[in-house]
Amino acid sequence: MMQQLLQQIKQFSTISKETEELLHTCFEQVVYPKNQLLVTEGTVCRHLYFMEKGALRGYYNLDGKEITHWFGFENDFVTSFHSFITQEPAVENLQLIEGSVLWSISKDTLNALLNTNPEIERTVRIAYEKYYIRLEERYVNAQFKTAAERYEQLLNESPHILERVSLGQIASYLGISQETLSRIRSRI
Amino acid sequence: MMQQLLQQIKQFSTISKETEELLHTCFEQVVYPKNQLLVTEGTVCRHLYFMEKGALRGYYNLDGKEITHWFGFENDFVTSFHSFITQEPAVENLQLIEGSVLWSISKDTLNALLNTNPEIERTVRIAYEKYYIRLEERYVNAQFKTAAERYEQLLNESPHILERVSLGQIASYLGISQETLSRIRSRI
DNA sequence: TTGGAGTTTTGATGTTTGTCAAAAATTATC
DNA sequence: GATAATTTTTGACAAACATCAAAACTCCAA
Repeated sequence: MMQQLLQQIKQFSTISKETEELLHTCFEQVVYPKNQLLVTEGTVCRHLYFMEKGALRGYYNLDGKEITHWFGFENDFVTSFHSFITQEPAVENLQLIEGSVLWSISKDTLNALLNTNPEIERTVRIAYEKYYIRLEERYVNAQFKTAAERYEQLLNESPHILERVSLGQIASYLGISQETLSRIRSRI
Repeated sequence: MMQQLLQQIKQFSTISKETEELLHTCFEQVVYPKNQLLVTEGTVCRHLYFMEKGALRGYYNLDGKEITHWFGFENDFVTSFHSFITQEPAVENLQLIEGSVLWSISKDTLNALLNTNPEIERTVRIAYEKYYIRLEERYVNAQFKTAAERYEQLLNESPHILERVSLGQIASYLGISQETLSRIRSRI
C-alpha cells in the first residue's frame, strides 16, 4: 500500500522490519484534486509529503506576478522546506497541478521518530545530502547558463516536466518570459 | 583550541561531553596560505573543513573563464559538497582567498563517527537542514532578481564579502560581468 | 460542433546586460 | 618612491531578453 514510499526511503538507507512497521503507522495517505493548495503563503507548514502520484509547483508572488520556482513529481518529498524546518510562515505556495496521491507526516510525528529511531535520523540525513546536491546543481544552472541552455537541459534531463506543465509555468521556472521561451522553442 | 568549531556545532544540536572529547580526536587543524587550492577539479574530495579564520571561493571553468559560484568564511563548513558526498571527482575548485585556519576531518573518519554516534548523526542532519534552506534562498535570489537587486542585497546582508573579495569575483558570483557591476555601483 | 476561455505564438520596440578596447586607479614589488 | 602588475572604470556597440499588443491555436463544455 505504501510500497512506493518505502522503496524510496530504502534508496536512501536500509531500514529494519520494525522501523518499516513504525513508518506504516506514521504516514497517512491523502488524495487531493488538481489546483488544491498544499501549502499557503503566510501559514506555517506542519507537514512533509511524499508524492506517490501527481505533480505540483511551488510559487510565490512578486509584484503581482506568480513566480514558479520548482516542481515536484512522483517519488519526491515535498513541502515548503523553509517553513517546515523553521516552523516560520511559508513565503511560497504549493499547488497541485494534477490530481495527486500523497503520503503525509506531521512535523511533530517526524520529530518523535527522529528522537527515538536512529535509523530514521540516518535516512533523513542521507535524504538531505541528496536533496542538497540536487539543489546545488539547480543553482549553478540558474545562475550561470543562458535561457536557451537551461531549456535544452530541461528538455534532455526532464522531458516529463514539459509534457505536464504549461509553457508559462516553465518559462517562469526558467526565469524568462513566456514569449522568450516560445521563441527559443521555435528555433530549436 | 577548537572552541570555535565546537561552539558552531552546538548551535546545531547539543552534544555530550563524551562526544565533545571524541570530536577533539577527529578534527585536525590545518593552516594554509592565500591562493592555496583546498579542492581541485577532477580529484575526489575526501575532507570536510571547518573554517575558523579566513576566506575561500568555489569556482569552476567554463569556456576558459573562471566562474565563482560561492564564498566561504569564518564558521562555515566548506568542501566540494557534491564530491564529498558522492566521492566522485569534483567539478569545482576551492581556493583560499586569504591565509586561513581550518579544521579538517576525512570522509572515512566522519563516516565512522556517523556510524557509532547518534548525536553526531543528529548534528549533521540539522546542519544539512540549515545549509539546505540557506542554499534555497540563494537559488531564488539568483534566478529571480535583477543584477542590481542582488548586489544591493549583498551590500545589506553580507557587506564583509565586499571588503574581502575582488570586484571581478563578486561580479562572477552575481552572474554578471565585471563592467556591469562597476556601472551598478556607480549609480547607487 | 461550436463558442469561448485559456494557452501559445508572432511582431514591434525598448531595456538590460555583454563584449571589446582603452583609460584610470589601485596595489604590489623592487 | 618609482615602476610594473593588477584591478576598476568608462565608452561604444552588439546581443539577449522583456514588454505590450494582437493573432493563432487548443481544448473542453454546452
